[in-house]
Formats: sequence, C-alpha cells, structure tokens
Amino acid sequence: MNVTLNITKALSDGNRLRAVAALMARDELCVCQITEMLGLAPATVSRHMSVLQNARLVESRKEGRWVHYRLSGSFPVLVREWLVQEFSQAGVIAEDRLKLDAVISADREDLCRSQRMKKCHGG
Amino acid sequence: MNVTLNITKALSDGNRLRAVAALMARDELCVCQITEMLGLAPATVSRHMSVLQNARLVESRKEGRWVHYRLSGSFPVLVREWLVQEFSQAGVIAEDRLKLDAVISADREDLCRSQRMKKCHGG
DNA sequence: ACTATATTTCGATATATGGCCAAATATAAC
DNA sequence: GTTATATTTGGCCATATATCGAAATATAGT
Repeated sequence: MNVTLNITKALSDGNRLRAVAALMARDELCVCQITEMLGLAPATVSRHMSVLQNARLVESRKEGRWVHYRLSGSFPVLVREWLVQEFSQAGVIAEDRLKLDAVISADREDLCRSQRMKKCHGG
Repeated sequence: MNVTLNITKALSDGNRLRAVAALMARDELCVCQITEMLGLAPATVSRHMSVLQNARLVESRKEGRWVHYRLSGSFPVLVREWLVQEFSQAGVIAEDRLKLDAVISADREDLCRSQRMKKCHGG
C-alpha cells in the first residue's frame, strides 16, 4: 500500500497538482518554467518535483544545466483521466495554461535570471 | 481545484485508505467496527471519517447511537477503480479483510465495550 | 583553471496533521 | 428524568510538511 500512499501524498498538495496539470498540457517543462508558473522559490519547486518523481509520477531528463520534467509512463491511467476531468473545471489551472503560454515563449535564461533577482529586490 | 485537493488530501493517509478499502468490501460499517479494524482510538477514527465525509467520499447514516458509514455516490468512479486495483495487491488490505470477517460477526456492543476498556487497562 | 548559472541539498521556521484523553453531545433504556 | 453508552468535539503534544535563503553541486563557456 506504500506505493499507493506515496502517490496520493504526492497529489495532496495544490502546487504539485498545478505542476502535474502543466505537464499534462505541455509534455515537458524545465524547473525554471514550472517555477515561474507557480511563483515559488526554485528550491521549493525542486523539492515538489522530487516528491512527484519519488512517487513515480514524473521523470526527469538533464540537458546541460537544465532539468526537464515530464509525466512518467507509470502515471496511473485512471488517476490521470480523473485529473484531466477535474482540471478542466478548475479556474486556477486555466490561468496556469495562459501563464504557460507566456513562459514557453520567454527565454529560459531570462526566467532564471529574474528568479535569481527576486532574492534581492522584492517580487 | 479545492474539491480535487480535498479528495487527494483525504486519501493521503494510510488509515483512511484502509477505511475506504473496508467500505469497498463491506458496503456499510459503523464507527466501532472500523475502529476495531484499525486499532486506533474511537476519537481518532471519528476524525478520519469526518475528513472522508468532508471530501464527499463517504456518507453517514445514524441508527440510534450507532453511525454507519458507506462509500458516497459521488466517490469518483475512476479513483475508485484505481484504488480497487491497488488494494488488490496490498497485504495490509488483505489482512484487514480477514479482521473484518471477525469484526462483522462480533456483537457491536462488545466491540464498543472492549474499546472503552482499553483506556484503563493496556491494549 | 576560473566564472557564471540552473538545480539540488541543507538548515531553519511556521503551519498542518495524526494521535490520544477528557469532556460534550445525542440517544436508548430504565 | 436519570443512567448508560456510541460518537463527536476540544485541548494538547509530537511529528510531518511547505517554504525560504544560503550553501553545495554540476555543467557550460571562457
């Protein structure tokens, strides 16, 4: 039952649900893109993604300094279908989709730079 | 998304998963029966059941002093199917089924009495 | 080798959660 | 109405979790 529990625990956080929804819409995203979408510190997002990876819900691929996450092949089909339904009715997720459009078309290095800057200046 | 999150949070605890599994196998159970199966304090079980009820995963029916819980009609079908699969491979759940057989055939008042006694003598 | 930088890990902190006991509530039986 | 009792609620404590900033790690470019 621990495998099951790991999955439900991984999905029991709003920001992780949003990350999963983003990966459903976009196939592959790097940490800085998810970070930008969620509006959290990179360290926090990294932690969230490793929780999802630990539950085998996502996989990562390293490309230079960037790490790309995507939904894992072992993501339970029934759970995915349920989430698709739920997300289609969630306002937050719809807003995230719009944010993602902007994030995708932005330069990743610019994203990371602005995320670094937030430590010094406020928001 | 809060509805979704309530559901995943409700399912993110091992004892609540066991309670759900029990209700899948038994249709209807009263608090003292679930308490006996889980081996927790009645107060704790009551809390767990109200979390599940709040997420609309279970419903309750009052019969005199007893409260019976059952799976709710609004339990998401896809989630239920997924859990059926998962539970069929979980040793803990199999053990719980055996415990349930005994619990069902016992007198509910005896169960409650022995649960009250545990406060005084050691389990 | 050195610098810059994307991500992760570490350490600290605040909040949330699970657990129990004791008290409150609701209901049956007298 | 009083008593007994099944369940819930309140108060408390211990642990887990989310979050951040700072330090560590890994890699690209010079």
